Amino acid sequence: MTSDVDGDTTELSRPARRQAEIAAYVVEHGSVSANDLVEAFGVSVMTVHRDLDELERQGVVRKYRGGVSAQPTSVFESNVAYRLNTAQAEKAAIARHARAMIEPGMSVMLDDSTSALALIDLFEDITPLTVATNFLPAIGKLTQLRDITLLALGGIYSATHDSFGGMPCAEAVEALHTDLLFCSVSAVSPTHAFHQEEEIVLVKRAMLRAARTKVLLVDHAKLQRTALHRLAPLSDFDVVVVDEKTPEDLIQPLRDHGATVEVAKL
Amino acid sequence: MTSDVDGDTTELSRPARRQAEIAAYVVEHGSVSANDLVEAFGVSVMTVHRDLDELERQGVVRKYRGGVSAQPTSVFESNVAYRLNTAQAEKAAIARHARAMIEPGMSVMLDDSTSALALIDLFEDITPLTVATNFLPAIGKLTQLRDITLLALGGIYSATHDSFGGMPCAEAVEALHTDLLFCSVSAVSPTHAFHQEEEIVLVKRAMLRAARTKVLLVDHAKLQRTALHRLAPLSDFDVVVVDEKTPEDLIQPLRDHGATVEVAKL
DNA sequence: GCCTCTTATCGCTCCAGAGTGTTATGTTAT
DNA sequence: ATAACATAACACTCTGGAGCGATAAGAGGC
Repeated sequence: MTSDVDGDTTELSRPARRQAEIAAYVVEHGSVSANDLVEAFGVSVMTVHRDLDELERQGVVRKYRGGVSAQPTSVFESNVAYRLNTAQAEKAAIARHARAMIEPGMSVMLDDSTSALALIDLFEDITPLTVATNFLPAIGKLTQLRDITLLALGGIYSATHDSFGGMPCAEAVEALHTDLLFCSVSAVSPTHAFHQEEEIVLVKRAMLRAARTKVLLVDHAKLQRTALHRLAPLSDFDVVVVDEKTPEDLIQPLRDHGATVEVAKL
Repeated sequence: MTSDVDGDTTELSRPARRQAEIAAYVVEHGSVSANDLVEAFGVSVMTVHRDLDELERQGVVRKYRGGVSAQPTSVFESNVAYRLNTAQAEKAAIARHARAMIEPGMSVMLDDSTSALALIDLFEDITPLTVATNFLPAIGKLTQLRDITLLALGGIYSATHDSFGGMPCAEAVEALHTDLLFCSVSAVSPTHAFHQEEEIVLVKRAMLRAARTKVLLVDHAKLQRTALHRLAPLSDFDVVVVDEKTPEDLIQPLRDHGATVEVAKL
């Protein structure tokens, strides 16, 4: 991620992709030297260092003389560049499905998820719209659209997520009440939604309190994963949207526990 | 302004400059047709329309079938693209002067002024720093810097200013207290600072309450102008920084009324 | 219905800036 | 001191996308 604010939903620039790969490599090996990476990726030392600087800025690795070491895995998984790589087609399908829930004139809240980004690309024809978000790439996109009232949710900037968070953000959220909330999480069990990071959970919880209809966007990869912090029971969401590739035997348990699950057609 | 978030402090792209010129042209003539502009600027109809769309998005003109009409002058004067054109060298000098007031570790608040943008370019060597701002181009720049804690002040997005405002923003400001505030206004009399727009005044007033040391950045053009709303007496500011091109006989009255005026060397 | 104005779509040009390597200089361990 | 590592500075390439116009399709006035 070279942090383009009106970022492209789908494709990653070459260096960004390499940085994501390097991050994965470092996470896997725990700790490697710059020269290792030079060999593994076939680029110059200088470029490796530049990539590592960027990854360090994002909090994914820690540099020390002679190499780098990985930070807790949770950080890596939260990394925007990494997430952008994942399940793009599915996210687009989920976005199309979610779009149908929005009517002109509504107020919509979006969290700092790549699924939300995909959704914004479909806003053009549902105007006017009021949109609140704490996600910088989303803000960048929304400023370019007409007939959208953009309500930016400020807060402390996190380079890892490319979004704003912390108490200031939670307070900004609490001052609102929107018709809709679209949000995503890093893991979903049959009964609950989970996320790795405490502060993110704080903001998302605030968002859940601040919307009338709450929609959880889940691509199938999320269903087989787990994460540290329990965000909320699935019953807190009015709808859970999953993609078509989700195995039926993963969907049924959610329904058994009372969740309203909708499947987005590709 | 094609709204680049990590916008260049100094230079304007060709279309952005032309758009600013078209805006001026429209403001002067009150109301013109697309074809008039085709002749006046030597570009195709299509391009004229695209420019006008952008200007309308920014709230500077109103399109109707057959032409465009100007909006209140205040909007034009607030227009970011227009402001970026003005007094670039002076702003750089003022920024260098302001920079000397900042020590590593401080917390700094910046308003949505182009002077603030110039200041950010000098932050690299004064880290660590906590910076709060509601100005989107500033936010874009700051996210790229290391060792800066960025506190984005959210609110309702204004395409004219490319910044966030309104009550949500004022509330976000009120939750803070910073060591320093650098801000600018559109006009300065010997006794007071002025601004054209009510809502902007609201946010700036909140900022004034939320900082210990308040610095007003003024290039000399501001001293010969007036604006509708009285923002605050100059005595509310701890320092007023003006550029070297400011005539002495404009500075003296400020001092006579008790302001601490410092002159930035080019 | 006709004419005028507006918008959509496509393709062309062109250039700023991303991306990278090389070489030179700085820094830190031992 | 010296070798290994890190950064700074510079120069080169190359592409992605901004910017613009021509043409065609669409919308609105009269």
